[in-house]
Amino acid sequence: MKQHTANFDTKMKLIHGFSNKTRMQILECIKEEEKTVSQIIEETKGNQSNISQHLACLKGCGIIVGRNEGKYMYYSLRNQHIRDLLSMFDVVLEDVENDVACCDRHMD
Amino acid sequence: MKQHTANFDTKMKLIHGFSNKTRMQILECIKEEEKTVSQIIEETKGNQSNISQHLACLKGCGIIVGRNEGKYMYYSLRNQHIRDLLSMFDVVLEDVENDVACCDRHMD
DNA sequence: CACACATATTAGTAAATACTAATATGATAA
DNA sequence: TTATCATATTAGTATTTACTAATATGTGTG
Repeated sequence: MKQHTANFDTKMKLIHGFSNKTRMQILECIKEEEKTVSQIIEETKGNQSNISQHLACLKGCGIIVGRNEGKYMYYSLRNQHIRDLLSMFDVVLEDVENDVACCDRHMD
Repeated sequence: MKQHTANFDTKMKLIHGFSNKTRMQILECIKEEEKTVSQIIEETKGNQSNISQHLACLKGCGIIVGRNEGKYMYYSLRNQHIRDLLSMFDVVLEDVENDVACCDRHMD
């Protein structure tokens, strides 16, 4: 019952991986196929150092995996479950969308 | 093709809701049934102001809904999709778990 | 009405996270 | 073996986010 703690921290780490705009852009970029760091940088119009750090973060979170080939590093989603989770966000988004969009107003 | 942007921001807002330890504790606390703020504070051993702010955040993200009854506010998950998403985190966690747990070491 | 309770809001500060520029590493090719 | 390209790492700073204490609001009760 207190083994909960370790799992919980790992879960937070996992979720944290998804909670940044740049990281989500990277994930959407490699959702269908593996890409090299250069490709990711180009497609997301990101800064090399920044993208590299976010890739390290995503790898550390267990969301993506890297494959080395010569001087290139190919990154891809870890597995289908991750892909499913990404799709799930979109599903949940759909029924949340109308309400969330206007909730800055609700804040007052 | 550029309608993507608004959706994306909303998606980030949604995901952000899940990305904090206190907020996830709240969500697990009300996952099965609605609870009052006091109950949530007690069960999570949280600070009143802090919990209140996180509840506002979760509501703003479209993750939970509040129901007023007299002097009490009852909060619960917005719908089944949110519950599914929470379960999904656990599913993904399972196959990520072993690797992520030891990835502090991978960081070097 | 005055008081107690439940919750929300505000303001200030602390802590975590993201970003940038500079530099390092490691692989290939001339 | 030097030059170049791809990527990683580091250090410093900026930005965002979380937290706490104090105060406000709103509701029921004696």
